[in-house]
Amino acid sequence: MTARARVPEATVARLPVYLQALMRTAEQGEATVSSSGLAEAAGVNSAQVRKDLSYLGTYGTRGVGYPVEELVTEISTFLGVSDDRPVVIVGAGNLGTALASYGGFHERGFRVAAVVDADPHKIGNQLGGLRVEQVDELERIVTERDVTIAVLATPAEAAQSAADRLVAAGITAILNFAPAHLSVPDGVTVRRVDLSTELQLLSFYERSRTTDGAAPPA
Amino acid sequence: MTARARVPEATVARLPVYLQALMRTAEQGEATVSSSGLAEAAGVNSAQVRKDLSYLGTYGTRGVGYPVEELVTEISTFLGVSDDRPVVIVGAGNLGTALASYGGFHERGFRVAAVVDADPHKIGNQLGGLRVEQVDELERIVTERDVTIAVLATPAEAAQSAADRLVAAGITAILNFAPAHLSVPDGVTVRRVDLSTELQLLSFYERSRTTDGAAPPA
DNA sequence: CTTTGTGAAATCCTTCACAGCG
DNA sequence: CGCTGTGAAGGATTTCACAAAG
Repeated sequence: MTARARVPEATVARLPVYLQALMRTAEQGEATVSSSGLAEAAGVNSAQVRKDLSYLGTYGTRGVGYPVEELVTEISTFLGVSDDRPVVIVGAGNLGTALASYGGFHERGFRVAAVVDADPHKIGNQLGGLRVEQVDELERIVTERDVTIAVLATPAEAAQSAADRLVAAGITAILNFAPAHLSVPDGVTVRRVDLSTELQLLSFYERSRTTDGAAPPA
Repeated sequence: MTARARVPEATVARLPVYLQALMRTAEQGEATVSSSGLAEAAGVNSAQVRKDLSYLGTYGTRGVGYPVEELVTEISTFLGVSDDRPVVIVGAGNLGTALASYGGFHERGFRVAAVVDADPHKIGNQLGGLRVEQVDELERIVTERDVTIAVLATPAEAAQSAADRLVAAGITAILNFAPAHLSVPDGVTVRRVDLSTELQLLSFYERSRTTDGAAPPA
């Protein structure tokens, strides 16, 4: 079916992982990939791959597998990352600098449109081909460059006020690296990435491995 | 009950978030917190908070709430992050540098014990009070400083071989920032954090918000 | 009267297993 | 014969709703 009705959230969360694995597969010149091949590259079960892909309405060929290029296109389109989407980075500290200098965004569908900071001392610094701009310029930047996605890389104390500013400027999606919970109005999506949280979970699973046989997260 | 039998994985994944919210609450001088207060600070449902905490065998007081300090201690102990745990960072590029300079690990139970890199040009650089060391020193570092957790911040191409090296040196938990799936032997736990994946998911949820009413992830 | 702790219901997700197609 | 597509089974997780405790 060309159904494409409701794609479960858990499936959506795996699509970027498939996408990345497929892009590596494509680089290696493979034209098709089986569900079990993709499963191994992504670290999941092959039945899961088939079910996930079936939600997209994408068809493989029985006895053969899935066409790699086609899948890449289809997943990219579904996720909305088929064109480069501009992103603004807020905070030119260590992390903001690292993100701005990261060259890998382009092939994943994003482009750093601007880096802003509140600290006057940092304004004008060159970062990966960009000049750090005043945080007060946010509204202009967002409007002029048509940005809707922001990456928040400020200290925790500054995170909420920066988020308020972003929302006021018209941002509707925030990737939050600050270890703080953000309150935002309905209509704004926030995802959080917290390094310490990840380390704590890792630490827990490591310990429980050695003591009893607790199952790690896939 | 002081049961503490099987704590569901989904609960474990939320504990670091609670822990962080509780530490902020403690800083503000609050001695107790209600399930709904904690729920709001962590961005989840209050029934969920109660059920999660009940798995730890922790008891609140009906009509009052949970004792903040006690909860902090109990969750920290459960996660195994009550003492500072040493971590080695592999890769002194932009991201590795940012992580090494990040001052917030200490209060979350971790300490950067070493930073290593394969590039001879980077050896000796000072990073947040540490000197970048040769990747060949890994085995010695891991043994001498009793490190079991590694943060992998190399380019994707180098990730698998770095992981192999880490495993050989005795590391049993890896936080992988490289956009690649790692193959490791049983007994080694890997968690993956991929910035592009997060952006792609954010992008999807943002778009589906504006078109239909798809539910974002909490 | 407020807030916890928890069975039970409802929902969501994964895995199995196999029919059916190429 | 290999591999996809998918009902159905089995788990896991979330939410409800309320009795019981302070």
